[in-house]
Amino acid sequence: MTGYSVNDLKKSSPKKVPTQADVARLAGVSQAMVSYVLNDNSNISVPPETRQRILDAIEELGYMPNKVARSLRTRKTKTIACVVPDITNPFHTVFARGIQDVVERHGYDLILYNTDRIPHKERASLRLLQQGRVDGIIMTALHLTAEDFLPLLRLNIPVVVQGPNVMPLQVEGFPLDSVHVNDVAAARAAVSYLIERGHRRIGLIAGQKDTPPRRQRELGYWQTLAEYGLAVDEKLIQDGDFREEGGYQGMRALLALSPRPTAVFAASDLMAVGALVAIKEAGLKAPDDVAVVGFDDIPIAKLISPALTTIAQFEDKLGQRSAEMLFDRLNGTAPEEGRREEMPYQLVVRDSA
Amino acid sequence: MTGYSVNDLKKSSPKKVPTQADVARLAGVSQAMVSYVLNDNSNISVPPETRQRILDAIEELGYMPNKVARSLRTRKTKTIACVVPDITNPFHTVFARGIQDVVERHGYDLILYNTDRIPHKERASLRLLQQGRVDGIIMTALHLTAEDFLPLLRLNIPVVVQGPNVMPLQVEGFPLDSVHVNDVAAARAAVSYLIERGHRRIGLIAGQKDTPPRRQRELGYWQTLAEYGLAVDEKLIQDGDFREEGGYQGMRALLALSPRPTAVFAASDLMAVGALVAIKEAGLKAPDDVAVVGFDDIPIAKLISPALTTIAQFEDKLGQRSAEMLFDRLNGTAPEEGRREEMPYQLVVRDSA
DNA sequence: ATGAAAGCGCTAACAT
DNA sequence: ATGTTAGCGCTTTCAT
Repeated sequence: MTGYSVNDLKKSSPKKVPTQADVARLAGVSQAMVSYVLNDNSNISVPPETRQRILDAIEELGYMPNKVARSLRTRKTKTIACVVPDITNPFHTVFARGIQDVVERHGYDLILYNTDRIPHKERASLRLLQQGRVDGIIMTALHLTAEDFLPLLRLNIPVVVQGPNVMPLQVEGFPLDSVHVNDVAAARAAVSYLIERGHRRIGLIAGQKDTPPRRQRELGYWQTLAEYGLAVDEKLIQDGDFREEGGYQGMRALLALSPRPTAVFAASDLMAVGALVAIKEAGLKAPDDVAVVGFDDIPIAKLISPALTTIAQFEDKLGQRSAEMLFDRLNGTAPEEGRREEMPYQLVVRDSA
Repeated sequence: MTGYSVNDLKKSSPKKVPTQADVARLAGVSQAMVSYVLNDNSNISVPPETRQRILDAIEELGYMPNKVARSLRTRKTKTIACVVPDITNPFHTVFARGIQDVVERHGYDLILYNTDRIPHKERASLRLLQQGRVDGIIMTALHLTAEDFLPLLRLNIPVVVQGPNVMPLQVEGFPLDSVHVNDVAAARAAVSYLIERGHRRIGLIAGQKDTPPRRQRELGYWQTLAEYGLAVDEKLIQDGDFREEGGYQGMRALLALSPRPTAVFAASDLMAVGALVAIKEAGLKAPDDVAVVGFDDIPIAKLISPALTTIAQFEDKLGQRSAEMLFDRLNGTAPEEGRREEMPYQLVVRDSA
């Protein structure tokens, strides 16, 4: 790291990147020695004096080991991939942030992929990750089934899935781990709460069609209404995209009904936020005119007004736990069969319902 | 991709990953041929019949090229790194999303690093990226100077920096590109607006100390007050961390003053949101008791209540443009000297001021 | 049109 | 204690 300067840069034609061989030459040792001190190989004892010569040479040349070459040789990349549907959704970034904590602690790198909730991008990301660039994968998949993961697992690349597994992701003896909260139960908690508060006409803004969280949370909605002997009016069920816009549109549609619902369960906080905007825009008030319960408890939930009553998922914990499960597999300390861990949720009552 | 099944997985011991050599053997050709068809090498014409045999073999084995080996050989990774201070801040994720758009269009992968705004993590990420794993870097740096980027640039790894460069990031002849908005001018627009609306006692929630955006925005604040002949009361200047919590604490401190400010400029929307919470908690109303202007125009800015008056930065455009500048360099179509592009900002007036 | 062979930078088994 | 050597899987001359 000595004496870099701008002039340095200007003159020097594209500098050759120093390699281990260069270091070895300068230090007057064999290339293997350099590798030994670099990796603190405990089988080999390098005398302190030689070691220092090598370290000096490394310093002088500004040598950095080439990770690509190292990975090719060791067949380990020390890198984990996290694949999420939407990097601009706080739920997913907080999840990723939780993963980062434990990945860093293990000395691994984390790389992030974004699939935009698009089926072919989900598949494409998996194909990419088959190319030997990561040691393991943590994925929030919306459109995949067990078969999609088989190629990876055959290559011994462990995968942890985040989310409800209504699709046959887990099969007997399938070494695929997952973390999830019980979406059905969580949705029931949300809807029960509304019913207990006296609401009888409850809308649902359900989230993107044909995705597991959507299905599970809608199922919870149906179950709860049935349980309380309430009829389901399908007009009260709106799609959505899990994002603000979907919640806004869904709420507008619900408000156009007559009679309109007195309460709404939105299957994500982002949609709940959009719904609150629509309510305000219509000159109405939450929770007085329409009560709203969300899902996720993202950071802004407590900050908006009215503060959002919602189902907390503890996404940072979800991320941490999924990473731990992944490292269990990488370290060979996981049971052969896939584990399916259920994580806690919690109804957080604030002001919107 | 034929006939994967769970049983398949269970029996088969850790399957050997098929290589080009395996494909070649099965197709009865030399390994080079496989590489030719894989890369559509135009100098070489492979007869359709041979080509098909190879494709069949690839299919049958489920062969995927090993990206690590390919990178080692070609010295290209087809991967771009984006380094951001805080992956849970919408400003940065929308920025990253903009980058992803153009990176994908170029057939590259994007990997994301998170530095938590910590100096040593910023430096560490750069060191990581010196290890030959990416072809280029787009970074939002809070604590780095030109010297930090020299090793990368010497290795011919192009870097685009996002943000105001009060630090000597750009030097004559230094091939480092950057995009930024004029933070000083933007801050002046925000503060002028408040003054024009009659405010005379204006607080500043300034953001993390010793960072360029903080300094620039604070400078704009000072300049504007001076311009209007208003004295600066340093007690009206609060630090913050660019996050909700910092804005909340900053606002509480400001509200404890007497007389308290009638308006506040928060150097990020996240802090503005926190400030609004503090205002509400104190039983006050924005904008009547305290007006608030934010900075960034993140997606929730328009959704909270009161909707946030703020400075829009168009972070998706920032991301796209920085990626384009990077590819200019990768394609050799960039001027030798670093470009320093200023992007537009805009005062967006909503309800909070 | 196809094949043989070198080598990208590194690690690890083996030899000295 | 240190050196020699053989690849990891791929692309790319250069021969044939």
